[in-house]
Amino acid sequence: MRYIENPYDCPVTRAMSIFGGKWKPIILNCIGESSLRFGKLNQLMPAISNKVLSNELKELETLGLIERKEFKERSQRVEYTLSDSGKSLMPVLHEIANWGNSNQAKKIVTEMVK
Amino acid sequence: MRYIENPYDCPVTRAMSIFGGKWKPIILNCIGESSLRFGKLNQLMPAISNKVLSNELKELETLGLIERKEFKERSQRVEYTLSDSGKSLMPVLHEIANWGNSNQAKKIVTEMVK
DNA sequence: CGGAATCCGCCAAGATACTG
DNA sequence: CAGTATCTTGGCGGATTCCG
Repeated sequence: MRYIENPYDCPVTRAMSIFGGKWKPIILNCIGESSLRFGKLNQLMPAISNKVLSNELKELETLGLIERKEFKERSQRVEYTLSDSGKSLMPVLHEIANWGNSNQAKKIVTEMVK
Repeated sequence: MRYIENPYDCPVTRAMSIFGGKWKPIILNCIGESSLRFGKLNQLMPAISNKVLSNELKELETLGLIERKEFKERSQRVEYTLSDSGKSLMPVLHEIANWGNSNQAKKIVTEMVK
């Protein structure tokens, strides 16, 4: 290993630069196998502003991790699902969520919050 | 699910707030099963400034994910290893690195860089 | 309903220089 | 060698308002 020349030679850097950040993993995990509307996502997730959610969704779409489907009805309706690329992330997200549910993680967080 | 009241009720939020961020996963993955000195870490990792590396290591130690051992010799020597908590993260890190090595990830990154 | 457009504060992160 | 000490800055993220 020697990633100095190009940071992206590091697999973890590569992965985290794609789905890392404060909101992306949460969004991806929330969508999961289902198909969610903008408003529904907003409800399911920890507090996130419209703008940020909107931006993140756009980025995720550009990255090819999610797909946006717009239904032309009287009241505008949009649904987000994981693309195949996005689905390939599910094992990773599960592993993360799984660890997040461990007592280890819970204990550390309660210490952090103090 | 409804994490609005308390964000930390979301397992992914919990996990990422612990080992997420730009550098923490990379550092943890670099250390892995081995025992690394400060300078060695600096070499192995993508370019990171002294200050940031120092800060991150301190935080990781506070979180209880790594252990710092100082050897009193003529030239000062410090080694960092994963604690048991830190080791419990290895499957997660492996999954992340693994995905980072996938063609999916590599392709996305090359698109991003453009 | 699902955003877009502004405006803005703040702090993570970097550059650089220095030290026990 | 393994860090501090300072100073500086980009851009992430939030609040609010407006729109088709």
